[in-house]
Amino acid sequence: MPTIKDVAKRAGVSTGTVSMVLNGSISVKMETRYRVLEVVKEMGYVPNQYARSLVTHKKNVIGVIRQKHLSLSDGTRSGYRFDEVPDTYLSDMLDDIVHELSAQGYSLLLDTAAWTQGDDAHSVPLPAIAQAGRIDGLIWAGGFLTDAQKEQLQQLSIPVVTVGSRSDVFDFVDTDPEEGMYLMTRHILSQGHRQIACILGPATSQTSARKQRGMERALLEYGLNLADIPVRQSSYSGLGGYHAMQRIWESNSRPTAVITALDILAAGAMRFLQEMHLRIPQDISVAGYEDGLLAENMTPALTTVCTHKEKLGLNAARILTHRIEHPTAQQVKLIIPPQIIVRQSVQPI
Amino acid sequence: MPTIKDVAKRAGVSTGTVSMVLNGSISVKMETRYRVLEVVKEMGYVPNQYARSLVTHKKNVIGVIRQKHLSLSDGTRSGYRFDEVPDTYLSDMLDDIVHELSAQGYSLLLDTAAWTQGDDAHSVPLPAIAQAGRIDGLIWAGGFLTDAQKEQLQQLSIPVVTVGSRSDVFDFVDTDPEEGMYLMTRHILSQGHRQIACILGPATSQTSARKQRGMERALLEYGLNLADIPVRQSSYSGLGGYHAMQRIWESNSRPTAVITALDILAAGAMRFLQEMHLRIPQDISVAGYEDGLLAENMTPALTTVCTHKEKLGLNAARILTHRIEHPTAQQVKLIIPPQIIVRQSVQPI
DNA sequence: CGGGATCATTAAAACGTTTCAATTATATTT
DNA sequence: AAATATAATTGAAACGTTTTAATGATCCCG
Repeated sequence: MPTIKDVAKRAGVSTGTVSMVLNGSISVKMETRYRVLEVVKEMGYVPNQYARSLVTHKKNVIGVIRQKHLSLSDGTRSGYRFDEVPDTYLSDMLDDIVHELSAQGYSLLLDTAAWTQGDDAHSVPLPAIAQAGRIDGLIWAGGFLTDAQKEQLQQLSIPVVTVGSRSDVFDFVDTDPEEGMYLMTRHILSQGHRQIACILGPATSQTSARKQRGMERALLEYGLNLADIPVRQSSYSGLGGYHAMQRIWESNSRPTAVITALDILAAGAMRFLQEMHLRIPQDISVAGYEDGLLAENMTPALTTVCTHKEKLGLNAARILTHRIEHPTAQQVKLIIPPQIIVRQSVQPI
Repeated sequence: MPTIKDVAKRAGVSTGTVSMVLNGSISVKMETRYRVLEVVKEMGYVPNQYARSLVTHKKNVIGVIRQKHLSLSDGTRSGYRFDEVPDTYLSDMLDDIVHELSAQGYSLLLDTAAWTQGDDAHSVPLPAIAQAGRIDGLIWAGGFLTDAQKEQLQQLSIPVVTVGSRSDVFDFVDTDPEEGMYLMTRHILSQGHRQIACILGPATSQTSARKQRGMERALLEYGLNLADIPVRQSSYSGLGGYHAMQRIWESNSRPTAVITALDILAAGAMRFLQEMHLRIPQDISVAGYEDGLLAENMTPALTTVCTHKEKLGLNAARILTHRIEHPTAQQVKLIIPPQIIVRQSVQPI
C-alpha cells in the first residue's frame, strides 16, 4: 500500500506538493499537478484517512447508535423497557442514512447501545464508537434519552441529532404519533364507527402514550370518552396483539372497529378475529400504524398511518451534516407529519 | 479531550509508561500502574484509535458492504439486476453482526455499493470504506461477485467473508436455496398435492435458479416433471406475486398448491387467490420462503422455509475475526441448512 | 539588467499513539 | 560493599498525513 512519500519520490516532488495537489490547493503548476496525478493513479495511491484525520481533526465519519432494550426476563425481542423504537425502526432508515451520508463524503460507524432491564442509566457507557474522537457527529436512534445519557452525549462535544424522539438540546427529527393517531381515530369515526376498541403498546412506551392522547382528542371531538372504550396494552408483537384482542373479546366488548398502535398488533388482532370467523372489514374494521412491509402485503391490506421513516433517515443525515458545518445555528426541530393510508381493512359501518 | 501526554504529565511519568499501562504490558510497577490508572479515570482519557492504528496497523474496524441494485427504469425497490439479496436481507443480519463484532472489540463501518443497471462491473469502484486501509476485514453482503469485483476485493489484501453468496477464494457463509426448495417441494408432495404451480424470482436471480433446481429434484423423485407444471417468474414484490398468480390462473391451471420463492410472493399470490374467493389452505395451499416478519403474522400464517438469517450474520462475524487472527487457515465454507416451518397455509389435499 | 512581485515548491513541525533500545533504579549475590 | 543481574522507566523514532514559514523560480516593469 503506497504512501504519500512513495508518490512524492516517484513524481520527483515533496510530500507537501502531493498533498496540495490532492487537496486541490490552487498554487501548484499545471505541469506538476498532472505529473503527480499521473503517479497517483499509476500507483493506486489512496490517502490514509486516519493519518489525515490526525492532523485535520476531520474524520469524515459519523456514528449511528441504536439502542436495544433487552429484557432480562425472557431475552427475546418482545420485552422492551422504553421501546420508543421498535426493532425495525432503524433498519428502515439506515439505507437512506447511508446513502445521504456517503453522498456527502461521510462513512457510517454503527453501534448498538445495549440496555438491560436491570441497568441504571448511569452505568451504561456509550458504545465505543462515540469515544475517542472517532466521529464528527452522531445520529442517535435510541429512543428517549435519559438525563444521564443526554449528559454523556453532551460531553462528547460533537453535533448530535436524535431521530425518533425529541430533545431539548439536540437537533431532532421525529414522527408525530399524537397527530397520526388523532387522524386515524377521526377517520374511523367519520366512517360511522362508534363502538371502538383500542390496542396500545406497552405501558412504558412513550410513543404509545402519545398515540393515546391523539386518540382521546379525536374521541372528544365526537363527544366520546376514552374511558368508555376498551383499551388494552400489549407488547409490540403479533402474539401480543392476538391476546389483547382476545381479552377485549372476552370482556364481551363487540366493537365495530379496532384501532391499534402498530401494524403488527393489527395483524395479531386480525388473526384472532378471523379465528372467531369474523370477516374484515365487513364485520369489523381494523386499523394499523406504521405502514411497513406487513401492511401492504397482508390480506386484507391494512389501512394504516404512514410515518414516512425514509424521510426520517434522510433528514437526520442532512441535519447532521449541516450542523457540522454550522455549529452555532439554531436548534432544528423537524416533525414529519403522518399520513393516513387507506386500504382495505377499514370500511364504513 | 486529553491526550496521552496530558496523562503522562499529570501522573509524572513518560508517555511510554502510560501506553504500557493501558496495553497491559507486564513490566510496570504496581504502584505506578495504579497512579496512572487513577489519572486516566480522573481525566476521562480515552486513547485516540486513529493515532493508535497508525502505528499498530490494527484498526479494530471491520467494513460491511451491501450491494444495492438500482434499476434505471423505475428507480423503485422492485427492479433488481442480480437480486440475490432482497433488501431486507442485510438488515436482519446486521443486528447480530454488530453484536458479535462489538463483543470482540470491533466497530462496524457500513457502506452501500450502489449498482445501476447501465454500469459495467469494472466501472463500479468499491465504496470508500474499503479503501485506504481503514478496515481490518470486510463482510460482503452484496450478492454474487463478478470477476471484476472479486479482483478488486483481493487487491485490498484484507480478509473478506461473503455472506449470502459463495466464492471460490473467500470464506463464505450461505444459505442453501436448492436444499430448502427441495425440502419444501417434497413436503408439499408428501401431503398429496400433485397439481402444483410455482412462482419464482426474476430470471436474473441466481438464488431463484438454485431454488428451481431443488424443486425439480423433488419433483423427479415423485415422478413429476418441472416442464409439466406452471412456473412463473416475478420480481420480488407483493404485486409481482399477485400478477404471477393471476397469469397462472388465467392460463387455466387449477393447482392445489402454490410454491413460491419468497414470502412476499406468497403474500401477493394469496391476495389474488382470496380475491377469487378461494380459501387458504382449504381450497389451495400456498408455501413461502424466508420466514420473515410477514410469514408468522399474516393470516393464515405461512408455511415456509426458514433460512436462519441471524445465524448468517453471527457466523460471518465470527469467521471474519477468526480469519483475521489466522490469515493462513483453510477457506471456510459454511452452509446453514434450511428448515421447513409448518404453519397454516399448507394442508394435505 | 536590476529589483520587487508573484508564483511554485520545499523542509520541518505537528497530530496522538506505540515500540524498542538505552538508561536508570532496585534487588541479589559474593 | 562492590559487582552483577534484573526490573522499571524513559527518550526518541516511527506511523502517514497536512500545514506553514521559508526558500527558490519566474515574471514584469522601469
